[in-house]
Amino acid sequence: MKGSCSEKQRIVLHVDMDHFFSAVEEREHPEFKGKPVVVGADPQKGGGRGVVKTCNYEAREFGIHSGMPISSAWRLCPKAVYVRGNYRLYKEVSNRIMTILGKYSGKFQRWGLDEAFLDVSSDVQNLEEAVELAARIKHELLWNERLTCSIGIAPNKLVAKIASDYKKPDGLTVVSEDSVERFLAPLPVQRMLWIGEKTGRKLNAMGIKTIGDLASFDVQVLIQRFGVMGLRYHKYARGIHKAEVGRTGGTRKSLGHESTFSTDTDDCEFIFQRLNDLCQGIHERVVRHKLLFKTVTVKIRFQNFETHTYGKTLPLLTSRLQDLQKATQKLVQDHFAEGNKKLRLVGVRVSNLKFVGEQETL
DNA sequence: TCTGGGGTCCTAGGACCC
DNA sequence: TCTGGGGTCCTAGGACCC
Repeated sequence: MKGSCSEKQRIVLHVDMDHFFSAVEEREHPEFKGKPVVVGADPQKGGGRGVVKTCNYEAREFGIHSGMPISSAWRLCPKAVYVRGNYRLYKEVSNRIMTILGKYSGKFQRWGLDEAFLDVSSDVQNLEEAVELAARIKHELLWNERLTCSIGIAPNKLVAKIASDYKKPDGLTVVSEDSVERFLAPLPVQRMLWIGEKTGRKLNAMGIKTIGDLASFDVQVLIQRFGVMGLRYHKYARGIHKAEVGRTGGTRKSLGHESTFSTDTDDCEFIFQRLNDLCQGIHERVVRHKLLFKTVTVKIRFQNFETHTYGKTLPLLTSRLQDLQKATQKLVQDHFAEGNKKLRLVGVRVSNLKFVGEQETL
């Protein structure tokens, strides 16, 4: 029913840079042009342990995609250009892009290095003007940064995000309010935001293959099966999502580092050395951001990928390296002994953060 | 095929307080 | 002597996002 809602129709843009990291690499290295480019872990001639972060469309032709083990990528295309990635550069480029995007609307929200939402409801009169604005954004990004993006335009963030993914690269997809359900219905349910592999498989097993299937499914059964999330999935499937485009990024809730060993190990001295390095990195960031923390959590992953986290909340807020190291060591000692299964990864994270502004931290 | 590293949010049980 | 219900914090695990 149109006209039944008195609220002004929102117009939200989602801007998604096309294969951002590898696009920056291509731009910086003209000699990569036309070749498959893979950004990610060191493939070590097929023996590397990490994953692919991004790759360009030439690499995708070989079946390579982000998240894939780097060893598999190597098998599919050993001739590709493999780079570790220059994250400082990506961050700089990202900052310039976000500055450009921020000019187009006061209601702006960065999402990762290469995505952003813009609420342009107050900046344009209708969808046609929104399309013109999107075209101007694309043009400015290409002109200034020589990078392309894909843009989705829709009545809310959820649908805009799915729309930007609909046509890539260099795409522009518009979904008007009355076409939201028609647009979503035929898409596989896994394309819905917040429905990943696990939930997607459970839904498939219930006979739900498309977002349309989910939208018409008995909501009570979904609630029984997934709790409050079931209700949300049902709303999302009908394109209902009220979240505002945030002005600021919000405050940080936690901060951590983790590291995978190049070979699995049970050498305690080696493990504690790595933990200390992680603690030092975290401590530097804590001090730089003028934070105090109260909770320390360690993560250990065994050879067989079995993963545990153990945390301890300290009696007082602190930013001291020795407090972090002591808590970390205690937690790991309590849950890991030499001669046990070998470890693949260790991680440290601090949470329960407090910003202390100008105050001096020791 | 063999699975990174940065995060956020949700659940669920238990402790503890009023 | 036996009993309640709400609220908050802590801990561990899991799913999901980029």
